[in-house]
Formats: sequence, C-alpha cells, structure tokens
Amino acid sequence: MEISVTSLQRLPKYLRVLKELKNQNIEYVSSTMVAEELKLNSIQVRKDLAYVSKNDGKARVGFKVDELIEDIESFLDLNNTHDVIVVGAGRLGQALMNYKGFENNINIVMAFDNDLKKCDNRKIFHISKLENLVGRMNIHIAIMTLPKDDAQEVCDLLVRSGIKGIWNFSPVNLKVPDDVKVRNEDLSSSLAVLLKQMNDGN
Amino acid sequence: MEISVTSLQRLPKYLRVLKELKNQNIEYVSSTMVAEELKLNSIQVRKDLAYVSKNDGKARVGFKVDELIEDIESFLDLNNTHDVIVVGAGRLGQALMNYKGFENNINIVMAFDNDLKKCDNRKIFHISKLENLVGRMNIHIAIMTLPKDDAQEVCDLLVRSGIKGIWNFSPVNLKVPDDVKVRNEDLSSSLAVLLKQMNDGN
DNA sequence: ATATTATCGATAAATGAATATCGATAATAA
DNA sequence: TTATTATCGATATTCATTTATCGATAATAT
Repeated sequence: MEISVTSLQRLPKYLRVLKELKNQNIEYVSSTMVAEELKLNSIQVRKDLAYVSKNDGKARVGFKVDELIEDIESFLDLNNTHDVIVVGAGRLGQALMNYKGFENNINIVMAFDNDLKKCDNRKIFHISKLENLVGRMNIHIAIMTLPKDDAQEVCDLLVRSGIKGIWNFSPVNLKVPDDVKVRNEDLSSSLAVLLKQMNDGN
Repeated sequence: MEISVTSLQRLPKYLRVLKELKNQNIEYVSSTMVAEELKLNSIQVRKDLAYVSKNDGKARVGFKVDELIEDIESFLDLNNTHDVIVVGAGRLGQALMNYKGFENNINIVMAFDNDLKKCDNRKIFHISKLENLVGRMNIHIAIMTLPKDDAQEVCDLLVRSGIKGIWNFSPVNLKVPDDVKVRNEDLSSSLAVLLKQMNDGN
C-alpha cells in the first residue's frame, strides 16, 4: 500500500525529533515519547514508523534512534542530493536560496529572473538562459516564487525545459502535463486555517 | 459540524478562481467548472460551497460568482483586517513583509529582530521592544521566521506578550499553551512530498 | 522468582473525507 | 411543446485515516 501524504508529511517531523535525541546521545525512543513531543497519537507514530522501517521496536524500550534516522532518511531519499533552481529572484526566492532549514539533500544551483538588475551571472541569471542551462545541467526540480501574473507563462517554460517537479509559491493554479508534479505552498490557505483556528478556539 | 481543515484550505483556491471569473465579468459558475479549473471533484466543490454559503445554486446554471465571493470572504473573515508582526527580519521575514499574494486582510505592522543592524526603528525593531509594543498595540498574531535555535525562546516571549496565533516557518515543534494556536509551515515536509511524488510518479 | 508495567505489532473498530447515486429543476435543442 | 441535458441538493456509499483493543514481550519493582 502507498504511503499517505499525511504520513509522509509527518516523517520530517519525526526526523527532527530523532536527530535532537541523537544529539543528546539518547539511544532508544518509544513511540509514546515521539508522539508526546509532536502532540500526535502514539499508535499513529508506530504505524508510520513501521511503514518506513523494517527495524522492530522492543517492548518496554522502543526503537533505536540511529536506525530510525537511517530508515527515514533513506525512505525520503535524503542521502541523494537533488539539484534545484529557483525561478524568481525576489525576496522570497532569495530567502529560499539561503534557507538553512532544509535537510541537506537539495542543492540550489542557481536562480533566474527577468529583471536584469537582479542578475549577477554567477548565481542569478536572466530567464532567457533558463531553457538552455536547465537542459544542459539536467535539472528537474524548480522552486517558483513569482508574481502571479507571470507564473503560468514561466511554468510553461519550465515544462519545455524538462522540469518534472515544481514547488510553487505563487498564488495560482498552475496547468501542467500529467508527468509534471506540482506542490503548492499556498500561503493564503495556511493563514486562513490559522485565523479560523484562532476564531473557533480549537 | 465543524469544517475540515482540508475544506478550509480549498476555500482560498475557490476564491482565486471566482475573482478571476468576476474579473472577466462572468456572472455564473458551475461547480463543474470550478472543479475542472482546480482539478478537484465537482461534488466536493459543491459540498464545500454549501458549507460556507446559504445561496443555492441553480440547476443547469450554477452559482452567482458575486455571492460566492462574498460568502467565502465573510466565512474566512477576510473583511476584517488583522494586525500581524513578523519575528525574525531575515530574508524570509522580509519577503513575507512584502508579499503581495495575501488576501488583503492582514496588515504586517512591524518586525522584530535581535540584530541591531537590521533595525530601523520604523518598521523593524529590536526584539527587546517586542513585549511592550505588542502589548500596547494589542496584536495577537505573529509570523515566526527565525533560525531554529532561537525559535522556542522567542515563542515563549510571544506567548508572554499576548500572542494567540503563530504562523511558524522555523523547523521546530513549538511548545505553547492550549489557547495559543500554531500553524507550521514546514518547508522540509512539503519538499519531501514533492520528491516522493516525483519518484513514485503519482 | 514473580508480579507489574510500558511498550510492541497486529488486527479490529470508529471516524472522517471523498465520491457516487438519484430525483428535481431549469436551460437548450428538437 | 416535448425531449434532452447539465446541474443542483440531499442522501448513501465507499474509501482512507485514525484510534482502540489485545496478546506478547521485556524491563523493572516487589
């Protein structure tokens, strides 16, 4: 059976907790402890872990921290580095280029912008060079941080250039062929959820 | 019955589509059309809309675009403006301060940082002034864009200062009292999902 | 040595979300 | 005018996810 998106999203959270424990030289952890830390249900944690790890836990003791880290990392393919471009070198784009919070499996190779003033030809290039560079460097992942009016047009360019995965921060619904995957980081939606939760107090 | 988080997250997407239609002076829209645009199921769209709107659709015609916009906006409380602070005036923080993609119901009043060099005392203030300013200005929402090692400490300060909702971009699991709501924007998780989807081709 | 307890994995039950069905209705076509 | 079709809302069904139960096990306490 396929892992669910919700489980998948929890895995990096487990990883953070586990690495913190490893950092404190703690060898074993129970699902109960992980669950408490993340305010989740321990059964859910156990199920998620069972899905990605062949290493069984031990009654009364829990799981080996090291093994879990390894299993999650390998499941999430965090051992292989992926080259990535950023499209739109505005503040958000540059913020992501310098973001420290990623697991170190992504390598932001360069960025593109249509504003020549932003281009330094070292890390930031004019968008007219995108198709050529992305094709030659065999890059398949793009982060889009563009004003919404440019987004679809540039998206089409990305698709033509061979990009297969787009992490989209623009507030638009991109149209792509089936073999291209889009992940929308919809900031308005997140904020909407927060505001609702505050109002309803749940 | 409580609206589900997944439905809630779809509402801003509907809103975008509807506003686009209004822009084109289109008066009516069917759930089928909205669904196609967003690659969702039309029954799901109808259910979501029924939840937030008393205005029934008309067979063979659909819903009045104007009415839906109004109903969604009022449901999401987009008519009232909320004052918000940003904590951590790094690139990401500044990107969000200047972000154009929000519905215009949030007003980023100021930002705080512990680096004096970043402070201009106009929009960016030293963090030592946070408790006082936030208290006096009666602000209840904060966006956190901090390095992870500072996050919990600053979070505690926010809670002490009366913040009730935190939109957290730091890759940590914040500990807060029950009456404070946290929404995690977990960039690693999103990326993990994208990479998995690319690998598994679904 | 034995009892108690925390935890495990497996399986079952419950909950919640997405999708399908269906009669009604309103626009369009015949 | 009548038939056809797209769409609606309500309800039922299916599917997915979460949570509960339970026997087994291993550490700790008695």
